[in-house]
Amino acid sequence: MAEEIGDRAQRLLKVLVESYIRSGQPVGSRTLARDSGLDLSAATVRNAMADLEELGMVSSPHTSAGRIPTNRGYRMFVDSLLTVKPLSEREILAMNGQIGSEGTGQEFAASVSEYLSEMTEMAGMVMIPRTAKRSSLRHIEFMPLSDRRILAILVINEKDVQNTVIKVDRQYSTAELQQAANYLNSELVGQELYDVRHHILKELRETKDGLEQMMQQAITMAEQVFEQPGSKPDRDDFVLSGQTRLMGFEELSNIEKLRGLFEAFNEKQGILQLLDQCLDGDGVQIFIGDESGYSVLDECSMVTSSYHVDGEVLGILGVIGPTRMAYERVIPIVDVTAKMVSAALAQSK
Amino acid sequence: MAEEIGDRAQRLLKVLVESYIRSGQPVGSRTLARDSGLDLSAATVRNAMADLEELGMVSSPHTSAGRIPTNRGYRMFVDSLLTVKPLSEREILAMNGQIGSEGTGQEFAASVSEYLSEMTEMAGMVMIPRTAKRSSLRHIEFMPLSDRRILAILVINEKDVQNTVIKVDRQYSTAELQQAANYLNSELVGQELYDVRHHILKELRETKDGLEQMMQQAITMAEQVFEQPGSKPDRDDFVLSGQTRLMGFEELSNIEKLRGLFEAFNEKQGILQLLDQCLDGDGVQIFIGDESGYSVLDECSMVTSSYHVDGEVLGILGVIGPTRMAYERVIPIVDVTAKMVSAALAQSK
DNA sequence: TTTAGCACTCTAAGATTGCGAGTGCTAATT
DNA sequence: AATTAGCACTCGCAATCTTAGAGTGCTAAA
Repeated sequence: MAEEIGDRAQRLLKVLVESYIRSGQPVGSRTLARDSGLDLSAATVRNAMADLEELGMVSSPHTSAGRIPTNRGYRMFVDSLLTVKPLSEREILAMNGQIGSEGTGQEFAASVSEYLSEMTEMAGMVMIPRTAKRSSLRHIEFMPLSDRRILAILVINEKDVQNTVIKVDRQYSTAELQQAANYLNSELVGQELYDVRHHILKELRETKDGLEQMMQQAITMAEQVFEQPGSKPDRDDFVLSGQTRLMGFEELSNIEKLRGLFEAFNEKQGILQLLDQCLDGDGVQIFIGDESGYSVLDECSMVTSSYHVDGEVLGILGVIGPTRMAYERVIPIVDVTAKMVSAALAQSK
Repeated sequence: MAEEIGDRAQRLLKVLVESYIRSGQPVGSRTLARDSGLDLSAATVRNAMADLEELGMVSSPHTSAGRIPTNRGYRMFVDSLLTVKPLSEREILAMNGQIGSEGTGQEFAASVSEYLSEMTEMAGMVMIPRTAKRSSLRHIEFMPLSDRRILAILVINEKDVQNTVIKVDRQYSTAELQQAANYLNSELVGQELYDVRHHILKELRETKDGLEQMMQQAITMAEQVFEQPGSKPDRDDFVLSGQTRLMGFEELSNIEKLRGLFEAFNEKQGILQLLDQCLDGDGVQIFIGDESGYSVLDECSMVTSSYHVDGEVLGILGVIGPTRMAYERVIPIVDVTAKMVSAALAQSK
């Protein structure tokens, strides 16, 4: 199956994909022969195309149209044929202006996402996974609500706030809650959320024997607070911008497809799962078409990159657009943006 | 201009609109004559249609198609011709099950919005205007962030939390902020937000002469906190659900229109303004097509109603869908939902 | 291995046609 | 005076056909 692909065939595939990305039209043998710079006749090209078709790299919409790349063809293209063109000085400068580390993490993520969308004219996205280790707890506080519900407020990372409502077995007075919060603050402030969730609470519980009643209850509350958001990927840590730009693309002019896509955007779930997969790899990663196994993304590709500080992955950002996109431009944009974001975060640390 | 419309013409208009809403097809004179139950010939109907056309109530897409209602025709229909059909017992019961007053205000609004969307198969929306008087302050708290920024946390109404970041002239210690918060709490807790914003802070400031430095600064902070969200309608108090359902309608299969609509949904601004206008009127209100002067809503109508407790308007809810919608069904749904929500809120008060 | 040549296929875009639906007008009817 | 029947006419839609163009696959020659 994995037959070798000759240099010439690769060259042809490259030119074909480039041409198709530019024009959106199937590419015929004559055009290809002319544009390839290989001094071949159309007939030879035709033979080569027959081979590529057999390998599943290209296909023709019908007998007498040219060829278009298959997902597999795109894959080979981005993996080994693509020549990216780096951003110009000017563009990088412009980006520097746009991306300031103002406001809360949410706001920052939103501005980056919008930036990506604007630059690529597709949809931009930024994810801050809850598992990001780099968020340390700054303060915790409880407040009684009606009934047996308590509002827990976490301040994270000097910037972000997260509210969680938990339910408890009985009414607690403000004073009691104050006490509980004081205890937890003394134990937990300055710790990484990740550690709190996975180690510290357990340790506390194990040594609880020596503690007062109230402290034990404090631990129980804290467990609720920290467990809850971990179970379901919370929606607030994902920002998507410029979805409507996707409506402009011909390959998505099919209302049914579009609807599926937008429903997926609303759910977020599925897309988040995909992005989770990107957390491991580093550098720019690309999903082409339904490689993801996620059928609504049929005609779409995602280009993503993680961003990090001190070697720790903090999140994923990227864009989503039609499979037929200008990869050689989109890839550096995503790449550089990720680096800029990393730098901005490192600085504001 | 305002010629009288005879009883018969009204009847015909009514049947025409009903028929068009059902079928989506222009209605011809023969059909109309048959369905009207008026024992008229097609020719007579034709004359009547010519009159209605002159009055701007109907129009024909082309010479030899039937007539379709204009926006003005729809307007007359919903204003004086419509016979609503009340919901069945069963449907009301089902609604009761669906609408619980669980969770925060946000969550509640979201569930209502989704309910509306499901019932009508269009998009549902719920708005909680910031000016709602019925929200009383339960607690205020300050927390230092980096730089000179302070996080203010408001707990409102036993249920909702709102975070605001304010900027101050210098660094404050936790103890100082504690003090400021204590003071503000003693003065403000239990008051209505509306009053705080419009009266109380002013009064405090006027009597400030006798106060310590710190208290004065506390007031300044509070002013920032309470003013900020009032200036721009905050986005968090508006929930829209089921937008994608709108993609199913033929009249919105035009990608351009759809895109405009979804962009409007993302901005929210424009729609919020529209909804603001509904705050005054009571009962069910209807915007037809571009009556709103908002061109992206060209082919859409909004059906809204306010909900209230103790005679105070708390917010607006409603649906948005194609102008050609089943008003006789949608109107009671929106109406009853608003009443149920009012009841649920009154109860959980 | 490459190329020229050729028959063949398929689509997209126009042109042509007929049908059905519905109109407006006029003259007859009530 | 209002209503109706009758009729010529208009228009859109769908079906059918045609044509031009693009591109292919195959074969045989270079």
